[in-house]
Amino acid sequence: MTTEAEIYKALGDPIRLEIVKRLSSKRSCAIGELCQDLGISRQGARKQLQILVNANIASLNSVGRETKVALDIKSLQQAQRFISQLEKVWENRLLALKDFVEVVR
Amino acid sequence: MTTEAEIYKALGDPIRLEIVKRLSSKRSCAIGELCQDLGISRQGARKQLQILVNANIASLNSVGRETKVALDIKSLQQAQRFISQLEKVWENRLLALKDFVEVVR
DNA sequence: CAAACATGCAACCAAATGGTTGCATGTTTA
DNA sequence: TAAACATGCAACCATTTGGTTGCATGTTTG
Repeated sequence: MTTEAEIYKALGDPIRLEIVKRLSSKRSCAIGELCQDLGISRQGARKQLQILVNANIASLNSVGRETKVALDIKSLQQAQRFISQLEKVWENRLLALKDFVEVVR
Repeated sequence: MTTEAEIYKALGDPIRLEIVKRLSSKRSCAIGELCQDLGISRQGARKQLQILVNANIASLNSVGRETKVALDIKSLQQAQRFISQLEKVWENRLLALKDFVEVVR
């Protein structure tokens, strides 16, 4: 399992977020290509990628001398559920406040 | 401004996430109460709270000798938008795959 | 087969993080 | 007013993080 905090932590770095964005527009991609032009070394980027894999946000699949990377949507859905719950709570409060204001005036 | 990565980073710690959960069920709360029973010292928890404040996830308001904490929904909405975009991309892919499978068989 | 390619693994390092303690300061309350 | 309360600030520490480099290994390709 992956905890909510682990998922957010994995997304909480500009380079890792960039990797996720690239993956989201590429479906599947070799590590080498994915890790190019991120401003850090290949091995540095590879370590960041591994963090996404550990958080179940990306998954790896070895094909010949390449390793393909793909996005794993389950964790992201889990993260979104949490945030939208918070939003719902907030929305209810705003509605409650609006009611209150209308009663008072 | 707060970058996406900063928001996720702020949510990416179990104690900070617990603080956010408490805030979401309490509307507004004094620092002291909010930081109780988190398993770390008051000052430790206060530092974690400050990280949420810096990420514009929580806001502070001083009243007498207390400081009230409240949730700030804007950043959370921003975070959610990003995740739901990713989900949308994924959903489209699944649909495309389904079409493909149906054509082939 | 040799060279080029795609990648992995490990050691290393500076900086950031997550926590602590001690003490100072303003605010209620008995 | 003195004690209790709510909080802030700063120094300090161990661990994690984010990055590097060097080298090893399996895979294509000319």
